[in-house]
Amino acid sequence: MSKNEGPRRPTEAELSILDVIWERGRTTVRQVFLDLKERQEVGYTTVLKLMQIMTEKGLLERDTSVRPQLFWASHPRKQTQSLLVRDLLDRAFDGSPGSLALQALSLRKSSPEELLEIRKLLDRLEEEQR
Amino acid sequence: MSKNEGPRRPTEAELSILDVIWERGRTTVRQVFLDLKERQEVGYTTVLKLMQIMTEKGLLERDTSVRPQLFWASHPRKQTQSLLVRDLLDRAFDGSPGSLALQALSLRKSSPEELLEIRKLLDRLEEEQR
DNA sequence: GCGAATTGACGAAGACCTTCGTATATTCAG
DNA sequence: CTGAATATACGAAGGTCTTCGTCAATTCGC
Repeated sequence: MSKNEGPRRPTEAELSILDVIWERGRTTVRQVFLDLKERQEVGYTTVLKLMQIMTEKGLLERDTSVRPQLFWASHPRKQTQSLLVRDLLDRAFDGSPGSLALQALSLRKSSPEELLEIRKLLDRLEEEQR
Repeated sequence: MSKNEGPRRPTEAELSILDVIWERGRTTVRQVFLDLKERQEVGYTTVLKLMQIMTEKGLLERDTSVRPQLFWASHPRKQTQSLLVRDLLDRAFDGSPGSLALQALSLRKSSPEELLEIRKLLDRLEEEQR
């Protein structure tokens, strides 16, 4: 029995790396480092080390047969977001999705497209409730 | 210049304590301990120590003039939730509130009241966009 | 008042997170 | 081929989070 119980919640630094990788798809340490450096102070070996640990944890996969090695995310962005939302829901919103949604929407402006999509989702949800 | 830059994000254990305190209002370490123990394995001194640290951090306030001491939350639940949502937005949703709202709503069932409230918010938001 | 129970302060251990220096391996230009 | 640049591995330091044991202070029951 190992301690593999599905994907864990990425830490803060891990998430910023995932952000780059989700954007780029298969990519190298150097590329992640370059992208990241534009937003924050960070060293090359720091990024490397993190990506190695993330690979151990199962957050990333890599191909060691090429040089430089290629890394990619084990789980798609949506799935990880879903995990994070579920987590926040349980920890701070008493499990109430509506409450979280309200907070999110009133915090910042959304695009008209998104608002429309949410409206459609609401229609579907209310339909089910009947 | 101290490092007081407004309220910080509570950690996991801190949030579970805040949950109890938001529910109860002014309360004692023992009461928090008792409530918490129903959900998770936890020791009395552990809760005490956490609450002491949280007080130092400014997450809690306390009245030391009574015995046992009384603790209460420095910030209301909504405000902390708002902080957490903003945080998640920036870290994993590229700042898009609509995207987060969609995730939350499709994850679990919401009450009809909440759905209605969201619909009203949508109306208001779309009104503004004109 | 006195012993027992409760409360509170404190230090420290162990886990994890993050960063970085250094050593080794590989690749590339010339 | 050889030196320079790049890539990879690894260990360890410093920080925070979480838990807990211990001891002192206070309160309570009788």
